[in-house]
Amino acid sequence: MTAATATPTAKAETDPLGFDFVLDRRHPVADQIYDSLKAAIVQVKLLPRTSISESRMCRHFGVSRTPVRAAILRLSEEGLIDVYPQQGSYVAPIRLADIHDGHFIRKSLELSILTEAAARWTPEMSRQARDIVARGEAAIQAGDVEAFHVADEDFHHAFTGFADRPGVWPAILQAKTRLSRFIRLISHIISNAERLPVVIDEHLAVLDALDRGDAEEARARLDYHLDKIFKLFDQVPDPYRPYLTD
Amino acid sequence: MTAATATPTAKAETDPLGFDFVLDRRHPVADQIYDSLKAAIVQVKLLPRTSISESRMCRHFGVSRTPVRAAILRLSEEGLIDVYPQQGSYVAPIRLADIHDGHFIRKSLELSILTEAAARWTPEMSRQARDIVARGEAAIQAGDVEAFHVADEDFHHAFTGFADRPGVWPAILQAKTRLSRFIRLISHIISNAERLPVVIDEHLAVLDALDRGDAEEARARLDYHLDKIFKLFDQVPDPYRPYLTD
DNA sequence: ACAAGGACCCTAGTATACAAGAATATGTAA
DNA sequence: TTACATATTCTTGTATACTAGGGTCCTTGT
Repeated sequence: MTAATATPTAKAETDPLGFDFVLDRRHPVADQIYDSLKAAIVQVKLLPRTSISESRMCRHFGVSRTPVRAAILRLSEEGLIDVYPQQGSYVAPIRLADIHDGHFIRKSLELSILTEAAARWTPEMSRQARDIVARGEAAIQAGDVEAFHVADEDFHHAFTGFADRPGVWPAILQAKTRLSRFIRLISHIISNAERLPVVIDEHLAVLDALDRGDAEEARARLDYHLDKIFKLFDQVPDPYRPYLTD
Repeated sequence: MTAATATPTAKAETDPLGFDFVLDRRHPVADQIYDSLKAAIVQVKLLPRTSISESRMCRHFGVSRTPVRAAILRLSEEGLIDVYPQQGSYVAPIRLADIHDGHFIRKSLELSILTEAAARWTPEMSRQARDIVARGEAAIQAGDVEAFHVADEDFHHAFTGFADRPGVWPAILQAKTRLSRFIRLISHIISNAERLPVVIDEHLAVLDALDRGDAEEARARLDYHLDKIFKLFDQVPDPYRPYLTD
């Protein structure tokens, strides 16, 4: 995300916000702060309703308010931060309506993409997709949850390439981001050991159907896979309900 | 868009940019500039590849660079403005890839919405939709192209309400914005007298199918209606080609 | 004439200072 | 103790100054 390989000119002080960062003044600072904040929010390292004071962020990152404001502005448009003028900015609560809408959008787009991908499916595509699934399995074995999420995203991303619609991915990603925080929150709470391998199986089921040339079955499998998110609702313990809202 | 009814505290000087504005200092200036610029770009009053110098915009709007930058930042994320650091910012060209992607996204989402709306279709919905179509017809009679576009957008907007998915509309709108500039450019060139009434007929065809309870026919009608944009490609005269790109 | 170098002006990115509204704390009077 | 008025201190919004890089054009040297 941030340019970890570059020479850092500023380093985190003690970290009261729960996420670290490395600034590289050779690249636009606003972008790096945006990436850093977004990652922290999506991974629920910054909890919903957490105050995001511009001045505190300045001290935290060691920069002026200008790039911090630019980052917050971008995040507020994505619905990840709520800005109340003259009052404060806060990490947006995880809205159930957002989850429903994001799910609807994602499902509609991914199913459309899948249909086009199925129409031009090749063994090479199958090989690439299975490689990605294998990476996800390896991540589970290694206990690297973050790597698993990356592989999961890559899997869904790959189909936009297969369908020759790369420009559609950003729209899917935007919808998915709304769901991601909820999934990450669950991951913080519930054992991944039982949930993650199921994801792998469902991914493989889609690929198997595609390899058999059964597009309709593939659609049904993906539909089932995506709908599973709603089963997670029941698993949110009461202490975490305050992070959610209608 | 801007608060036209409020007491203006700043007014346009001579207008070299081709669009006017009224600033109301009681509301956030950045938002007003964003609205003003976006409207000018979408309506192709600001032509693609037009230079958007921050300092010129400052003088134009009579404000400092800060709110202008905020507006440009937002527009750059929507793909309406391209920012080249240390070089300049320009109204983005109308990219063919954007049109294809925007069309794909819009079609997928609107068809999904239509399916859900059809499942809960009521005479009241039909009445509301036909009222909107009537507004579009009246706009054509009055020669008010802008009012027609508003009614057209309202028509498509209404279905997200019928499907009880209001949160999906912003996503559709975002995809539609990419197409809008192309359609507006066409509107500047080609006679609307023959094209606009066809739109009305196609809208009514969708409603007729829904009233008959034929959801599949309604989907086919909407699909046909949305695909029509590609027929406009052939109608772009050569002198306007420079505004388009791959 | 032509090429290399430099001064200058343009651009966007960043830092800092100021303004205005909202919440809270505090002090005072009943 | 309670109610109200006020002052302080937060917050974000805006204005201005400064930095650094890119482009142009003019000058200068060959």
